[in-house]
Amino acid sequence: MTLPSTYADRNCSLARTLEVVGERWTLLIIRDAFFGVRRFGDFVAQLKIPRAVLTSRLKSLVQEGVLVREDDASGGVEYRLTAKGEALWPVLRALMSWGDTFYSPAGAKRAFRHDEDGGLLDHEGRCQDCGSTVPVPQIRLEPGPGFEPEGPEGDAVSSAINTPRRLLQPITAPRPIPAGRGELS
Amino acid sequence: MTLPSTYADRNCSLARTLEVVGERWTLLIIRDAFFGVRRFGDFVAQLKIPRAVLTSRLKSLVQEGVLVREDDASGGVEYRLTAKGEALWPVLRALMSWGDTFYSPAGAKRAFRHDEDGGLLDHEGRCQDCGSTVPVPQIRLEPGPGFEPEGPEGDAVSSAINTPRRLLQPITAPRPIPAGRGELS
DNA sequence: AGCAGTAGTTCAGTCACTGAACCAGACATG
DNA sequence: CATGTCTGGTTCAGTGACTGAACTACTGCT
Repeated sequence: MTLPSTYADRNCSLARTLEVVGERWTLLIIRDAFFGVRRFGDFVAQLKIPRAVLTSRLKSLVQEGVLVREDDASGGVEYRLTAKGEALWPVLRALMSWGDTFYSPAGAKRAFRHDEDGGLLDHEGRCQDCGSTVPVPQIRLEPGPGFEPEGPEGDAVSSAINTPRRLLQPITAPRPIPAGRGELS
Repeated sequence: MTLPSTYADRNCSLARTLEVVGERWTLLIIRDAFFGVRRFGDFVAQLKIPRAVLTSRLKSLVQEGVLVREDDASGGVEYRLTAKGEALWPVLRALMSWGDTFYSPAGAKRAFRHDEDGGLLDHEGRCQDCGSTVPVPQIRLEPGPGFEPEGPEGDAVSSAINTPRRLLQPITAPRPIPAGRGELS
């Protein structure tokens, strides 16, 4: 967003935060990261974001410590949320919740559950069964009542995202597996 | 933000929400609205936003039902949050809270209290005294421990914002009062 | 060598934002 | 009525950001 970098109001943490996550695409990238997307190509496929923009956003998110970039076992590159990045979960939850409330008459497009006991989470992220605030890695994501199934052409990454699974759990798109890649022959 | 208007992922309420509040400046305008700013000129002065951009953002926020535009008693124009706009408070709180956590080592730049009983609000917006989730109009805003006072040149609108007061309470910048404007002679 | 997959870079075209100047209506004053 | 001020805008040239498509570079397989 780069409001002129010398914020008009340096007493506003909102402006400071928007410097980091307020640019176009940035929060969608972070959302995908929560949903398990880790690879450059998967972000491109899932978001249809121009590659140059993705490069730039990933770079600045890494610089800000929201993501880490690391080489994975198979020689590829992975982008993962740091603790600082995971701390953005309440932001995403609030944004999604507002959108569900005002733009999804049939109900939330995605539901979140406490994976340990199956309890639904309220919009403050609390488990309605056990009452605790559920840590991000224990949240299970699944299609909600307002979910609209897409055409049958869904790509691998999308359908992985739309299947019940825990947040942060890496999406393993069908990709040559380095160790045992011969299992299909 | 206008992601190509046909969202890559129409099942994401996040994308839908960002269509409405994701553009540059928009959330800062809404923050100011929560803090009591209502007039075109005050937004310009407080945010140092280009007037053309402000015009465009106000127009689309009104169109989306986040703000209402109405003529006030003295013939001026006022922009006010609707209920839909007030529902964005958790979003702002989450963004500010994240910024405070990671970019304000001396503590939150602004503190929020339950004006009825003086209790501090936690980052979920609950009063630590009475335990209730405090409705927006009952929240009192005041400088927090991380607040950095500005130079003495602070304009009227800023100093009003930085003085303890309730959210949504209109800022009355020193402005010719239609009835008795002669008080300075 | 040839091929495919991944993670980028480059580049022309378009669009949005910036900052400063200008405009118009309402009201007041002389 | 002419003048000035306040407010809420609009206009416009210059700059920067985003878009989409093509291209590059590195890796590993066959």
